[in-house]
Amino acid sequence: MRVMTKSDVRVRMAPSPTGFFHVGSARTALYNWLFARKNGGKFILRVEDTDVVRSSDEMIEVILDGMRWLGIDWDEGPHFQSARIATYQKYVQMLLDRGTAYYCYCDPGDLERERQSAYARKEDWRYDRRCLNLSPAERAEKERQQVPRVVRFLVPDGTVAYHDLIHGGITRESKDIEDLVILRSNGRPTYNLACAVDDHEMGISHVIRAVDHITNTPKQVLLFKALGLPEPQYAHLPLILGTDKSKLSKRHGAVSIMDYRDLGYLPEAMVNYLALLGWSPGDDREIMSVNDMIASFDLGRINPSNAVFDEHKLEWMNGQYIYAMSDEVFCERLSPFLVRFGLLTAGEIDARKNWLLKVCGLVKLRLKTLSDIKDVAGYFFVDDFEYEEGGLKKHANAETFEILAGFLPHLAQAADYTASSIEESIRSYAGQNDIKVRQLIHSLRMSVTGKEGGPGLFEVMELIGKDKCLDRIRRFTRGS
RNA sequence: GGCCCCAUCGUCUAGUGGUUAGGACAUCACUCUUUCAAGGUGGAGACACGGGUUCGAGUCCCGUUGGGGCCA
Repeated sequence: MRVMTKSDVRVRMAPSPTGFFHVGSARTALYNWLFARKNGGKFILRVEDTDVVRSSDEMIEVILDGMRWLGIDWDEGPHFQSARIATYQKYVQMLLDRGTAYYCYCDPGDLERERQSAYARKEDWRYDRRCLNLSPAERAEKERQQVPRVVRFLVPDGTVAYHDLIHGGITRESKDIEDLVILRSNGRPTYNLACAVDDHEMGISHVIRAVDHITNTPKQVLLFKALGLPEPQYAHLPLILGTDKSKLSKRHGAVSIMDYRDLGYLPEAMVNYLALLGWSPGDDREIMSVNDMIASFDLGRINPSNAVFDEHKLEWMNGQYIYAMSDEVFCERLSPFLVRFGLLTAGEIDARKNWLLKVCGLVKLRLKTLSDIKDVAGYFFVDDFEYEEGGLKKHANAETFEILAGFLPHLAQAADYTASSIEESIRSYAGQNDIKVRQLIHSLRMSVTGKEGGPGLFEVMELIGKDKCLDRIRRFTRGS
């Protein structure tokens, strides 16, 4: 019998608190989470806030809320880098002691100007190690004057190589890497140092992050080697692009997970869509449950090329999820939107539950997002809806008004106002008066809902109710 | 400017040397329906280019082009 060992897979998501939860970050979180769940490992949350000046509590909350909304749970954390400054300094000191790091007294502004002017001349620029070569006297003088100093990592000669789980072998010449700053003059670590230290201290086995960090990885590998620490494995995810093929950002419109929540997307649809943006299970499945995703997830099946975020497909998928929900669940999910749009109050939602359930049953199929309810079916809830222009052209004329006016008393006599009695009323009146049924139906739909299309008219009229229907028909024929 | 990554329909993708290059979204037509939507059926639509390697290349190698990213 085999001894059960707990998985040593430990992954993390390390957002920096920018104040919103980008869909790309969400996908990174999702892939890390799927990988952890697939392998029985741990998913850790770490906040990279060493660079952030302002208090980040709310900013972190945004990310945590987004994760909760998506149903991505974490096993450890969130750990805050800002609380671990002393740890980073300890590691920096180790590098200093080993002679693989050195103090640099250069003015950051000066360096930046040198860099910019080099770029302007279309030349490359790299720090020239001038402070590494300071004489003891020069160094002593800088110290005496208390010139602000940073710590730079002394990049060793040679080639850095590592194996990326998605991209394969990545190599970089260390002559192309400048001596990076690892500790700022204010005593705070820079990204690469803090990241490497934390990945080690937190026992991270696989670093799964976006490909815009792929150029940092050789630096981190070098740091691990200089510290004599084992390196984690790496997997760099492709980027999510906007329709113009550049990295998806705020200027592309909705890019925050919470924007999509507010737009009426379902978390399960979002997760499904994001899972398939860059990864595929290897067969033709599109709609997949989270469990299916976990069962099939494989880093090796991630497509290395960047992917355009296609809102059309997301919409389609969301519609699929909406339609698959029971009326009860749909009703529950829809409720906040009804309230927000002023369609119903919370009290009315409770009081008219059965009625609302029936409305839900009729409109569910027609919504792509929950917020569509306002435009697609607002007439169930409010009287002051707009009439569609095309329909007005077809039906707002004397002939139609006459037909409707003639039908009005007939409808008023309908004994019980149910879909079937309404249908009976419409069909009999049309038959007796030599009017096409469909003509009457279309005119009625326009007058009662303001729309040219929608759910079956008889059911719609039943749910709107007799009095309101009669009022709306009168109002329409009066042209007001 | 340097370095790195990427390259199959408009978009997301399957394909791991031999396929009529498959699926999904979007799109077009038809169908169903009181209408819209959904559904069903069908159509159009891709291997960036040029060299190799090989009996044979979307698949392997090199180059070009194009796109993207990073450079406290």
